[in-house]
Amino acid sequence: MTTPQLKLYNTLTRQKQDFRPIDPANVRMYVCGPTVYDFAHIGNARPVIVFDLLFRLLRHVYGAGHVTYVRNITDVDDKINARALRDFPDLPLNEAIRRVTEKTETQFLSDARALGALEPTIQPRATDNIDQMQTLIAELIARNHAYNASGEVLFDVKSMPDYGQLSGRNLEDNLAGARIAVEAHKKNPADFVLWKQSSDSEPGWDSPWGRGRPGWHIECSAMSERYLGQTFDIHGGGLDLIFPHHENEIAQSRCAHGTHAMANVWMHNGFLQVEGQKMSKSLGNFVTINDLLETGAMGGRAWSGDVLRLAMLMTHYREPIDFSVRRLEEAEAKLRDWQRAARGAELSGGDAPDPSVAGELADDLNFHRASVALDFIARKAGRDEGNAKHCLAATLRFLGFGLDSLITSDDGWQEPPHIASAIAARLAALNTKDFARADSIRNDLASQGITLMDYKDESGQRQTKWEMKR
RNA sequence: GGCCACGUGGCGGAGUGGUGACGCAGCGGAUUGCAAAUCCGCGUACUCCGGUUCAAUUCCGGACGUGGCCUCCA
Repeated sequence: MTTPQLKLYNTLTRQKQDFRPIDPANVRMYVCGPTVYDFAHIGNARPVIVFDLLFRLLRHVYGAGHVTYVRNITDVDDKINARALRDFPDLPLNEAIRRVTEKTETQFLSDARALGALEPTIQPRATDNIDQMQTLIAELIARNHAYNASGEVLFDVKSMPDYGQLSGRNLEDNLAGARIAVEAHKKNPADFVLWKQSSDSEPGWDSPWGRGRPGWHIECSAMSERYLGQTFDIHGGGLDLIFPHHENEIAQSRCAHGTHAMANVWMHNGFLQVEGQKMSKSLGNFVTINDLLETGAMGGRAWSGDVLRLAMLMTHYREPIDFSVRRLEEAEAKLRDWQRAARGAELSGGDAPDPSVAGELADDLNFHRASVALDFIARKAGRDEGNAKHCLAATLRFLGFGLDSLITSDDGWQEPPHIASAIAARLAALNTKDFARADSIRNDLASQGITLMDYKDESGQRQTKWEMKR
C-alpha cells in the first residue's frame, strides 16, 4: 500500500490541491521562524509542531534525504535592540544584542526539541545573510521596483501589477481604512522598507545606501533564495503573516527575479486562545512553552512536551484552538493509552508508520482522522493482535511522540525494591484473605502514583503488575 | 470602515445534499474479593432567520457571536 496523493490547502488559491513538488528528489519548504528576543509562547509552538508534522510526512513520502526544510532565525529586529538596551544597559550594543539573541535562540531550540520537533535541515540567521539581502535590494532598484527616499530604500508596490494576490487585498482596500499616518516620503502608503538607516545607537551594516539595517521582510526573500532557489515548493507560517509579511516577501522575490511565483504552496496555521480568551500579558494568561514544560502556569503542574504536542495536533492546523487545562488532560490521557498499548514493542530504524495513518495525514494534515486510525490500531495492540503493538509504536514514533511516559514492572531492571516487597506482602495477605490489609497496601502505592494490576498466569496463579507515570 | 476565518452533543473533534464518524467523560453490563486493564451496550448535536431543493448540519443570502489582518504579533 502506498501513501495516497498528498493534498495541501493553498492560501494562494484558497483551495485544497494535489501537491506536486518541483523536484521530487529535493522537496523544498521554508517556514518563518522566531524573532529571538524573548521566550517563545504557546502560540509560537503551533507552527513549530504543525510544520514538523508536514516535514515528517514529506520525508516519509519522498524519502528522508529528499526534503530540505529551512526555518530562519530572525536576530536583527528593533524589538531585540530594545530588549538588549533594557537588559544589558552597561554593555556595548553589539555585545548586548549577542547576549539576548544567543540566549533566546538556545531556549527556542530546546523548546522545539521538547515538543518532539525534528531539527530543520537548515536554520539560517538573518545576520549571516546581510550580503544576500543587499544583493536583492540592489536588484530591485535596478529593475525599478524600489527607490531611495529620505535615506530609506522602499519597495514600490505600484510597480507590481498583481500585488496583493496572497491576501486578496488591493491597494484601495488598504487605503480605505488605514489607521497609519501616511509617511510623506512614500510614493504610496503601502510601500514598505527594504533598508533603513541606523543611528549610532542602533545596529547597522555598511551598504551602498549608507549604514543601516534591513527591513522586516527582506531576510526571508534572501534566505529562501539562497537555500531553496528562486521558486520552491512550500512556504509556511502563522495566519497573521499573510499580510503584510508574506505578501511583501512575494513582491520582493518575484520582482527581483522576474518569476511568476516565489513558492507554489502557501500554508498558514490558525491562532489559539487560552481558556477561551485571547492570550495577552494584560489578561495574565500569557504562557510560554517553557512555563508549560517546567512550571505550574497552567493547571498548577508541568506538562510533558509530548502532551503539548498532542494537545496542539488534536485540532486541525487551520482551525482555531482553545488551549485549556482540560485539553491538556485529555491529551495526556490519550497519550498514556497509546503508550500503554504500545508497551514492549521493539523498533528498528526503518520501521514505517501505519499506512492508514499516513494516508489520513496526506489529506492536508488531517491529524484528527489519523488519530482515529491510531485508536483502532491501539485497540488491537491492547489485545496484542498480530503486529499491532509494533505498528502502533512505529507510528507513534513517526508522529514525533515518545514511547516511554510509563514505567512498569516490565522494566524490571529499575524496579524499586519497596514496590516488590509491597506486592509480595499484598499477595501474602490475599492468601490469608486479609483483604483489608491488601487494599491498604494498594492504596498506599496508589498515593505514590503506582497502579497495581492483578492477572492470572498460565497456571492460574495470581500475579501482580504495576505501572506509574514517568 | 475594508478584508479574512470560524460557530457541530458535557468536552474534544471529523465529515456529509438523504440511515447520529470517532475519542474522552458519564451510565449499564461481563470479568474482578475490590480494583486496574480489557470486552459488550447506551447519545433524538450541527448559532439564528430566510432562500434553493422531493430532501440542508452540508449549497446561497442575511443576522448574531468569536477570532484574525489592515502598525514591527504564530
